[in-house]
Amino acid sequence: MKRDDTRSTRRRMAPDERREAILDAANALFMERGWEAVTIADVLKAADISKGGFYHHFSAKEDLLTGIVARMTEQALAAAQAARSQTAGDALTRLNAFLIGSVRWKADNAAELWGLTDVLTKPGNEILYRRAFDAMEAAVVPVLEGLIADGMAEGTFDVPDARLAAEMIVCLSHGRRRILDEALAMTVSGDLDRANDYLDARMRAEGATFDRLLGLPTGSVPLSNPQEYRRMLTVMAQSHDDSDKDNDGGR
Amino acid sequence: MKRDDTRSTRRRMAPDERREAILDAANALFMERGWEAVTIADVLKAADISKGGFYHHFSAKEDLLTGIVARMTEQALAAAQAARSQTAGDALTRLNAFLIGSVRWKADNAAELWGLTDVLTKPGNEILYRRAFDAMEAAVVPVLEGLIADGMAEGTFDVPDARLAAEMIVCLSHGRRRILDEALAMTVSGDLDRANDYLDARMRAEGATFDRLLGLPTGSVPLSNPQEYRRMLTVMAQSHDDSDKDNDGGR
DNA sequence: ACCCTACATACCGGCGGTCGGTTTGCATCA
DNA sequence: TGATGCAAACCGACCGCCGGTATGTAGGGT
Repeated sequence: MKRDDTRSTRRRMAPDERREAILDAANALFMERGWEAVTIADVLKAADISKGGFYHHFSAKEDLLTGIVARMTEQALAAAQAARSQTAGDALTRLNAFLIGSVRWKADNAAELWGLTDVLTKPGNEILYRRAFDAMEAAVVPVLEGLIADGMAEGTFDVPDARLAAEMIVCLSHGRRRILDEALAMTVSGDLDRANDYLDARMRAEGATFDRLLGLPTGSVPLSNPQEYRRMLTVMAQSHDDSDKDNDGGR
Repeated sequence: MKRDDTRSTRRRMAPDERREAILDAANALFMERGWEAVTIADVLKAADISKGGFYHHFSAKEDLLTGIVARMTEQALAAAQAARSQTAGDALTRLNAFLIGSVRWKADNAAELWGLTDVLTKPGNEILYRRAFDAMEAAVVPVLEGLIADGMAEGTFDVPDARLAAEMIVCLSHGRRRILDEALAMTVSGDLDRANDYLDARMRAEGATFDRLLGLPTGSVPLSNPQEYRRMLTVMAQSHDDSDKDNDGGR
């Protein structure tokens, strides 16, 4: 069987390189259209590789997921580790640094992050969402747990169960999505001030909840940060408008 | 086109009746094998109906999910409403009644409930899991939120944000699954006492967390209940052994 | 007698995945 | 340096099956 002469210029690549290239293409497609809507054929086209080539590197479509999530986890873990070892001081200081660091990071990457969760919460993407969140949680919970355990050892925190407290802190971000949704709706309809107040109120409530959870005096974990939120909401609203303009449906 | 004479005896049924029958069959299959592993053809066989018949009542496979989740939600909502209106007294009393009622209910239905979450957390069932949990949350959160708002009004509770507190309480049940898993492992390996202690410790910690969350003195929400947990673990271990014996894999 | 609708069957496009074959870089020789 | 062998990267036709549709039929209510 002769190879077609009209073949596009296709390099032979090192396994790792090819794997990454395929993963990149797949990742982009999934983010754009969602897990179920993207077929292997789509990935093949985007990565410019044949079916045989693809299945030489990946055992199944699910394998793409594993790879993508693994990369995400690495990133998240690295970020978390960096944040942990960055600041010195007592446990509360370090926790606050960790939290405001994560808020700042989210504000900096608001556009992509919002696009990500937007895709992840679309119907048909439950698998992606679940895996990504599980990975994130698995990366963050130990860091927080360690931080809290430190705080208990040095007497800063007073907590019934470090693991439980860590899980609850992470768990708060679940519900935050809805609040962010509502705040974004207010923003795009022009009422940025109200959106900002709404978000800030939620974050203040979260901060107060943290205080109680960790056995600290009220105000120890200040999560209020209106300027940062304002910046984040503006960026999100901007990217929202952008994605509204090219809603062709893809394919 | 003539109808096959060797047709099995098939009644013509009222739409609702048929819908329920299909839903029943599908539900059983999904619980047994998981969402992705069950094909429409399987459902057709189990419900003894043709493809045309099926698609007369349901528009797609996803529609089965919607139906099943709707039924679950109805049940959950009814149970929650019943629990809410059952007891009188101040908010704390009612909250405690609600919580121990739900524990008792879970202990009573431990076997089925465990089988359910076991299926729901299997890979390939993320969609089912997500929808079921969302529905459960949507049913329970408002009840808790109302309860907490009542408590704030009458001065029993002191909480930054009722909605947030309600979400956190529900959120705790996420992580409980893992603890239950570990406790079950201890139980089946013979160490029921240790498993019971482990579970009870977690529940005490959860109770203490509730106290803080709601601004109550420690010990106000006592979640320790070793006898009930012992009963639950025994039943779960039993059903675990049972399901181990017939692990043919289906199909 | 009519008709609406509950139901049946044949069929379709496309999906994820397989398989036998072909190319290509590279180590190993003369 | 060039010929040779070989593993692995890569190809694309093909397969089985799944969710979904099109079209035809029967049967109870009026």
